[in-house]
Amino acid sequence: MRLLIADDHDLVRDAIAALLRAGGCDEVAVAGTLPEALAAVQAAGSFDLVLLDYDMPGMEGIEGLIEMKRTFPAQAVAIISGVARPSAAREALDAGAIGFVPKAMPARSIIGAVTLMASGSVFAPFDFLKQEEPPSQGGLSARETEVLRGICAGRTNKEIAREMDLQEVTVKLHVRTLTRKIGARNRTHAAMIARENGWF
Amino acid sequence: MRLLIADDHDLVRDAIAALLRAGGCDEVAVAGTLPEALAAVQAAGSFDLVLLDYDMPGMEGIEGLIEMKRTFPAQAVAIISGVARPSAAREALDAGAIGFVPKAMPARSIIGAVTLMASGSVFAPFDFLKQEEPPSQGGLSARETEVLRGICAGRTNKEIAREMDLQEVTVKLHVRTLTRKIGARNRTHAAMIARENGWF
DNA sequence: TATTTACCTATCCGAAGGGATAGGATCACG
DNA sequence: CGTGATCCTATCCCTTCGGATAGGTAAATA
Repeated sequence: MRLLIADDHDLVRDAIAALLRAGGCDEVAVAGTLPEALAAVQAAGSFDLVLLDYDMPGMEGIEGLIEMKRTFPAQAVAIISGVARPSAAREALDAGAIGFVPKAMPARSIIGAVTLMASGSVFAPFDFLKQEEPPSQGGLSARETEVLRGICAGRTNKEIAREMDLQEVTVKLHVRTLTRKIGARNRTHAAMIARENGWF
Repeated sequence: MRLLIADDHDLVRDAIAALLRAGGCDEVAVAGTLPEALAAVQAAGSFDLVLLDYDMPGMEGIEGLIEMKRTFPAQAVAIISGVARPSAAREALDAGAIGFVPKAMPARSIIGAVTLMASGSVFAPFDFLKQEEPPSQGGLSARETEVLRGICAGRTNKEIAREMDLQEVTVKLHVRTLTRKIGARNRTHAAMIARENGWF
């Protein structure tokens, strides 16, 4: 079995690579960035499986996966991550990933997961995916979440209103209610809270 | 050599543990949280070295290290981290850590680093420590940095002025210049930029 | 000494944020 | 069918922010 594992932390990457080699993977190549990973696939022709870290130079979340699937549509690619939320996993699978491996997964499961994905089956821990998002965002409604996303991008109420096709007053209402809900003092504080909890 | 490695990501933790075992460590215990690590030290009496992840339930940055050193003053404790900045490493060493291991370190260096620390020598990669903070904050002055810290806490200009013993107008001046310097559209954007770069 | 840099204060202004209150529309659920 | 939740709009009001402009001090430096 021929693998490529890409993670920007040398220690973590090489440790997992060693674990896979010990588990019976014939060839485990490594990369530290998305461009390196792309070059490695180009050079090798293809791998049985490519593991991409969700937080790595060049990835920008799910964008890196999309880029790799666009460049090498037939390549089996999985995402590995320590911080991503269930929604990110679902997005990755929707974008064509063959699997999603949380770093919190037991080490003894990795060999099985990798073998499964290399053979063409989709792998994703059920108990991870079934975690719902709502509780993680303090019970914000869909609109409020959208507005909060705009706040985090540093946009003004007027700009948010334009892009959501709403009146500015409506945005202000959402801002007021959402800051109350999450216990923020103002929009800046709300943005920081959203950040700290990794909502976006 | 008897080690304890604590990291909340099972996969990473066990992979590194396997790497260390392969490197000749007789006994490598593991823990997934700070309380677990404390309990493990309590149960074992002591280890030649304890590796604590900087981002782990119960750690709160450097606080977890301080707690362990307070509970077991004689225990050699090192910090391992994937995201921490040089200043955090210096703080850790000041707080009594026997070393600081960035996860970006080459895997082949870990055995040597661990052996070194277990034998009582302080270990910290020189090229990591020597990275200076100033350039990371876009050339902000001391006052501007203080104001930015206040913004990130969600405080208003008036509140920042009070706690810094300044006039509100002065704070506004600093806000204006610092947002320009870091290329932010407004205070909220500035706070997000500071967060993304891990300035606080 | 002159210049630069960081720092502090002031006034004035328009734009944006934050809050109260009130009302209407839609949809799901009991 | 009523009730509640969510969402949208509206009008007033006051606070805060962001910016322009115009000063001043102190310390380091050329």
